[in-house]
Order: sequence, then structure tokens, then C-alpha cells
Amino acid sequence: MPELPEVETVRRGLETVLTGAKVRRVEARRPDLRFPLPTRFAARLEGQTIERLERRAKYLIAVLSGGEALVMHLGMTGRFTIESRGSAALLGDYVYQKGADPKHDHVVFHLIGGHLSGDVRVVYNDPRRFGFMMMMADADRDQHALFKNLGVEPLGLELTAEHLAKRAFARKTNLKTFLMDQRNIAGLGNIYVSEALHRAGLSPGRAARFLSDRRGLPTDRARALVPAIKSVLEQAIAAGGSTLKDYRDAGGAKGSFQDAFAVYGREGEACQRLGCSGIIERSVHAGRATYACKFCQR
DNA sequence: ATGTCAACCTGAGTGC
DNA sequence: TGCACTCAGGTTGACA
Repeated sequence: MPELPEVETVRRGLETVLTGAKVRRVEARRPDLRFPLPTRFAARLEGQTIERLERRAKYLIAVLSGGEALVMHLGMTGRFTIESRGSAALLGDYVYQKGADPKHDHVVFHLIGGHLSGDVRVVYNDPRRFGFMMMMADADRDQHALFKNLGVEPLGLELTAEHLAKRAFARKTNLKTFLMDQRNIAGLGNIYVSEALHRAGLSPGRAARFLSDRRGLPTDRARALVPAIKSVLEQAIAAGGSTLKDYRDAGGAKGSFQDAFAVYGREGEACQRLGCSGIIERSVHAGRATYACKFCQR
């Protein structure tokens, strides 16, 4: 699924169409995704104007004129596509490109207004249905169970070596599991954790507590990790995210960052680090595949 | 409290 | 072509 760069790419693609648009009708084609859809789902959305589309960690948040927020998570296979009829000339890149099996089109938002004219449909497709949608008062959002334990945004100022050292102090877990834990940093997933650890030259199996010294102050490892995380996410966003099997942006286009993976999915290949003669190896941490070079990642 | 693991669900790929 | 099996970008709840 989509990790932070893919969710941010989707947000940017949808933002143009959703901002200022009014929800004319909502089709919920099944009662649930991962969880049941919100009670009175369609009725709470219809007639509302979408004021803005935000992202927190891997969540998309549509803030509505009535004060509620529609919170959406893409799970592993969730994707949005934009369909429009009658105003293709205005759509540019947003002309709908079919690609997903329509039997997994679970939620359809019919919109009017905003930056596009004509009949606009935003379709949520999710074969595995690990995604979900919830509604809550926007003002109380940060207190909601989904958000209250989320860690810092990795691209924000709060992600510092000091933060990592504090969170990792005396922890027994390894770096891979530590970085996957959304309570520490919110938005990293299986791909970008492997990539960031490679950039930082840190082994995924290394104990997370080595990010901190005995006093809880950051070590050189923590200082290396911060720019590694930020740079890999920034470059992935600039590339439109990564497309493995089924991820697409809201216009139906593929991202390209998968071509820039240094380690993810590259088991048996030569390490790309300048001067390193290592081979990328696959291992498993907390049930998830991890890719690393044991020569240059310590 | 902390850490591991199975479960949720469908589809794609592989090997026989 | 079919079948059995493994794996997949995430999260959570049960359990040790």
C-alpha cells in the first residue's frame, strides 16, 4: 500500500478536483470496507462542500463545510480515480484512465463545482478492502483514536535526531520494527523503511536503542537517519510515488520511484552504494520482508 | 509494558 | 489449463 509518498501524490491529484466541490450524491456499493462505513454515510456527505483535502501520516482528510471531516485510509490496495464526462478539454491529466476492476469500486462520490465543470465522479476502488473511511468532528480530530497516538510527520520539523533518540531509548526492538511503528514516526511503511536504512548505512536488525546514548541523547546513527528518511520521502513524492502492482495516482498515472529503489525487492542484486561490493539480502522482521546490504549497513 | 504473530481479503505470480 | 502454494505497499487485537 501506499505509504506516505503515495498518499501525498493521491492527495495532490485529488485536491484540485475536490477543493470547493459540492457532494451531490454518494454511492456506497457495500456496507463496509475494513470497517463498516459511517452511519448515515451518504446523508452526512451529500450537500456538503469540501473545503480542503489534507494528509496526516497515511490518512487523507476531507474537511467539510458542516464541520465534519471524512477520514480515509487506502490500506494496501486502495486507490482513487477521477472520472468526468462532458468537459474533457478542461480536465487535462485528470481524464479517467480505467485500470482497476470495477467490481471493487466500493464508494463513488458524485461532485459538482470546484475546479472542474460537468459531472465529476471520484471512485474509490480497493480489492483487498484493507482501507476504510470514517467521519468525525474536524475540531476533535486529533483526539480521535486514529490520530491521538500517531507519531511525528517525517517531513516536518518535529522529526529530529533528538526525537528519535528519545523514542528509542531503552527500547528492545530493532530499527526496522521501530521505524514501522506509526507511534514513533507516522507515514513510513515497508518500502521506505528499507530504503531509508540503506541510505543511512544502518542495519535493520540493529537494536533501536543505539539511536540514543546512555543519557537519551542522539548518537551519530540517529543523526544519519533523519536526513535519510527525509530525502527518500521527498524524492519519492517528486517521482509521484512508487507503483508496484496496482497503485496509481488519482489521474490513473503510475509513479516512478520504484525504479529508484536501492534495496526494496532487489534481493541478490549488487549494492548500489559507491565502493560497496555487497549483495542485497532479504530478511524478515515482524513478519515483513526487509531488504538490506550487510556490508554497508551496520 | 513490550514484542511477536495471525488475521483481515483478493489477486498475481510460480512451480508442478 | 488447473491446482496448490507463496507473497503483497497496513493495521489491529490476541497472546506470550
